[in-house]
Amino acid sequence: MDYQTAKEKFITTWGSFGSMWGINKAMAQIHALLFISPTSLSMEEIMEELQISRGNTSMNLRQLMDWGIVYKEHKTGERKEYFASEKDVQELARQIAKERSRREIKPALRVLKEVSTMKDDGTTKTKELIKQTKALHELADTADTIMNNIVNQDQNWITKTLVKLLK
Amino acid sequence: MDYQTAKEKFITTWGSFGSMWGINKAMAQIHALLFISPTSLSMEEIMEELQISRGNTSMNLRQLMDWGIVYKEHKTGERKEYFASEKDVQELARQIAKERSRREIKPALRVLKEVSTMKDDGTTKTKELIKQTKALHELADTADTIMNNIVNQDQNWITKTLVKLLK
DNA sequence: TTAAACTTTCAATAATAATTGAAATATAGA
DNA sequence: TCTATATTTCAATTATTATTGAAAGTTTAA
Repeated sequence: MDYQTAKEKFITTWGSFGSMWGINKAMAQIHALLFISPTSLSMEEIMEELQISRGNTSMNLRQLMDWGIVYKEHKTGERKEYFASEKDVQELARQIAKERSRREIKPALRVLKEVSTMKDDGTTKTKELIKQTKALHELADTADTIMNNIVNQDQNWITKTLVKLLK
Repeated sequence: MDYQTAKEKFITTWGSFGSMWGINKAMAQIHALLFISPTSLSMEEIMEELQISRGNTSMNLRQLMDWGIVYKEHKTGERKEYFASEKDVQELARQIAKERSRREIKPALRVLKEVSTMKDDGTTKTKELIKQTKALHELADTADTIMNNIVNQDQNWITKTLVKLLK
């Protein structure tokens, strides 16, 4: 497989993989492109490479920066802005886990808490609602805790330990 | 908060939570409804409760059954089919993790493997592509392993241990 | 075997989400 | 300040995905 083919394969795959997780194709592809690029790229270069419009590029770069996984770089003597991805996968995972927790898990936990602590009126259906939402809250809370902690381990010794333990 | 409000809140929240994860609203809402229902429900009842069409209900029930988290039930002396959700959250998590791994993670791993083992032509960009996809493959593989194992623990002792260890 | 009760399928339609492109805005150097 | 260069915004458009509903298919019991 030559470079061009491999690169396109990775970018395309990453793009459709993103869609499965509620991330739009352009955003995922821009990230993929920057992730494997040895140098930072200008907006022009990104547009050209992925064949997408200026507006699209600008909006999705912003989102990637909001997620904290893409950074702006200024080259001295250059007017243009350049963009680079977080290259360390450990840090990438940490950042994504953190943001997903903040944006998605935490709000869901709040609702589960609210519903599961409603007043029990004694009916079967209320009891079931409370029981099930409580169980779900507990599970989600545990999963969130584990995820964030694993991903935040300093030198990921725990990950290595776990893998050995579980494999 | 009264039963009706709490129920609607849960179903609505679960619905939009689903959308964030590439699961359509109707599918997530049907699951939510069955998950908190003390009894199994017929298609009519689901349609009525969620105000969705017969076709939509049928298709999404099928998908939920494909995911292995909703089951058909036959009541004796009844012509209609009834549907019930997996009620045990541990089993629910196990099933979802298993399916996501099979449908999403594994195919992505295959591509990452393929790209990261391409022939190194010595150029900087090829080296970077190989290095980054290799790192991503390793991370995703580890995450997948940990996830599946944790969720598959017999009595979830390890989860409890981990929570204590990490909290 | 027939017919009623029920479920599935799928082309058409509706709803939602992504993308474009040009105008508005910002910025840095002359 | 002025101008050229670069970026952002956002209404309009296009693409994608979900939903409907009626026809076709299936099942069961008389």
